[in-house]
Amino acid sequence: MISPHFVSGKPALSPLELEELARLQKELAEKVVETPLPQTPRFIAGADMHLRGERAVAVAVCFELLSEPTSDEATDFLPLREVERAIAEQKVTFPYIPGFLSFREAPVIIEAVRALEQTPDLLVVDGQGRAHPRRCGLASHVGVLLDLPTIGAAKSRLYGSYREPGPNRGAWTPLVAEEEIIGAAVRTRPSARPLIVSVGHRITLLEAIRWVLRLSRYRIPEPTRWAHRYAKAAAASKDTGW
DNA sequence: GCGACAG
DNA sequence: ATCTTGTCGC
Repeated sequence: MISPHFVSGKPALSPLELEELARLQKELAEKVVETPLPQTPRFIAGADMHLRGERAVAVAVCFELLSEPTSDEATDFLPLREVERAIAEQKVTFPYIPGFLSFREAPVIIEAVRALEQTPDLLVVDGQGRAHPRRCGLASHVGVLLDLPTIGAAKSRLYGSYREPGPNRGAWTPLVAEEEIIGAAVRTRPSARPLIVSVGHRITLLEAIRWVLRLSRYRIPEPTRWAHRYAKAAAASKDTGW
């Protein structure tokens, strides 16, 4: 006899359970603080998770900024030096449900970031921050629980609408939902799809946009680009160390 | 009822 | 995201 909550071996969530989780997201969203960074960040980290069957491997990579922005508005790429890497591994149980990604990815990602010896001044996460139906995407979820300045830099849009930004690097347009600017579509690389940038926690949208540009040589910002590469490699290899 | 839908 | 090679376009 198959329980209605188990379809093809995968646990499904009841509408009531999802409502409860949605309430939790709204509570977390109220804790998101949108204020300027206290100072130019020196240590900047990126975190990402990779799946290998049931195994979830998350990597946090911390970089040191080798030069500071020449001005507040400057968006040129700034050189970075990798200083540390941390890994975490967990068994994933929560299914992927659009709008509820954080319940699947946040636990391992948080564990990886906590494993860093050097606490970063800024964290970049591959996913939405406030650009979410309840203003609590993965980056905000992680940012609030870790209480770190965090940016959400997603490869595609989950919620809201935007006009296509101009073709040049640095061009951006606001992402709007419910009469509110919840993020921005940012051209990090000429003629490449824009990145969806939003406030995760303890940063302003304008700062988030500028930092994403300063951290991007290619379409994906270096911190998450490397976190993704390392997580993929770690998930592929048998053991946890490297 | 019909799409849309982070990773 | 994952299962997967080479290939076309900027």
